[in-house]
Amino acid sequence: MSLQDFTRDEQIFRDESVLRDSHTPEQLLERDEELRQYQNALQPVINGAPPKNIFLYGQTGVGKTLSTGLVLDKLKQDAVQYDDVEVEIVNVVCKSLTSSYQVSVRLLNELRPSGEKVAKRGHAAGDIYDMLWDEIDEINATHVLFVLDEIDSIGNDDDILYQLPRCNANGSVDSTEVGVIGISNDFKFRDNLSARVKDSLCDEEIHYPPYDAEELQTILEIRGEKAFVEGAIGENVIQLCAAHAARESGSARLGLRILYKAGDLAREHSESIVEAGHVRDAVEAVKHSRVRDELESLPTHSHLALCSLLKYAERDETPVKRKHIYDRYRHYASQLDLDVKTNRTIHDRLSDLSLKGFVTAREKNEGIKGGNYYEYALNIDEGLVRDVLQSDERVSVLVDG
DNA sequence: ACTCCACAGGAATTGAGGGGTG
DNA sequence: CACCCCTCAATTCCTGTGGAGT
Repeated sequence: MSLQDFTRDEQIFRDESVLRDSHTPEQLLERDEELRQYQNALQPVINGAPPKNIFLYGQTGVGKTLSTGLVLDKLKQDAVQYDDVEVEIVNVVCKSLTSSYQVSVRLLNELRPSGEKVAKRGHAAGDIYDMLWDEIDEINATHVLFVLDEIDSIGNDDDILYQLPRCNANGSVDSTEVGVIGISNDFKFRDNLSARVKDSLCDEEIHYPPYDAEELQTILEIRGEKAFVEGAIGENVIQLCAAHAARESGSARLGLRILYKAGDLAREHSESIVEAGHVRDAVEAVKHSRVRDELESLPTHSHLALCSLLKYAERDETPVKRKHIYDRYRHYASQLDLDVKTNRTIHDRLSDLSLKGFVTAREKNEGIKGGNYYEYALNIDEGLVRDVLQSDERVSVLVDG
């Protein structure tokens, strides 16, 4: 076949990078109150006093990380004029760090020059802390602020959040004042913290509520203006994006993604104006790709369980008892020559799928002759599941047959 | 009111994997 | 080399649970 000519697109975007996740705007809209609180909480640093510990919570895409960047930049900048205050910021994204141990290793390595990094495993927890305190003492500043973004990923193991804020008080560190800024996407995380941590960490709490439709509209308008050429945004497009993002999660990131995708679709069809129809398609596409990514990243045995459920769904036999799903799963696993995991494990996998919204679980109880059990059914498009399973090399054999 | 089915799901344990120090 | 440390999934163990049947 002969290739199509490359031609310059109908100009829709002026600068599409403004809509990408990686873009950092230089101002944060609709968050004046939170920024004011934030600055206020950091005031002691400028006064030369020990910093307060700050805890930020709110869902993804509501401006927590961005405001941290802005406020701390300003703090550093303004501290310059005072000779007796020097602020050092240590920023760590704790995503995928699942224990206090891992976080402390990360912090330590962040402070150490390359070549002197410490291994992720093998040391005793206490040794890591000792090394960390030494390293903090060495820092050439009066204040150091540790920003622990997405700290909720450490779950219940919150020892580091106890140790770090009180390393000054117990004399482990004395030449540098230490402050901790914790950022969490998960509101429940704060409640699950142990009492001793709540005591020390939560001097100051700043809550970031989801954006409402109106706020999102303002944000999208300003970004849209920069991203698109004049007149490329059709009627109601911004409102639709904002309304959808507000309904779904109140996340600015989601709104921007939808807007970007809508523009992308318009461009794909060589149209010069983004219309409401593009937004509708964009919403579907964004949702679809999110589900797909998550599905693909599941472990093989979850795929097998899903495959088992899919077979029942294809024959209209859902909802189906977990026991039956397991029986079929066992059959599949041995057919593929994989170790057959226990009932309990698959049970956990199914709960996980249900938690993520890919399947629905319904509790049934037939008393003395049936007892209490769960029935599962698919909650997403069969075609999508089949598609994803086919892309898993090991499982694909089962799907076609 | 009481029994009892058939699980659900929390907690503790195990064991392989990747790594440290002296 | 001997001995210790952290991690993570999987497994084993065990208590909890809601309502049909009696």
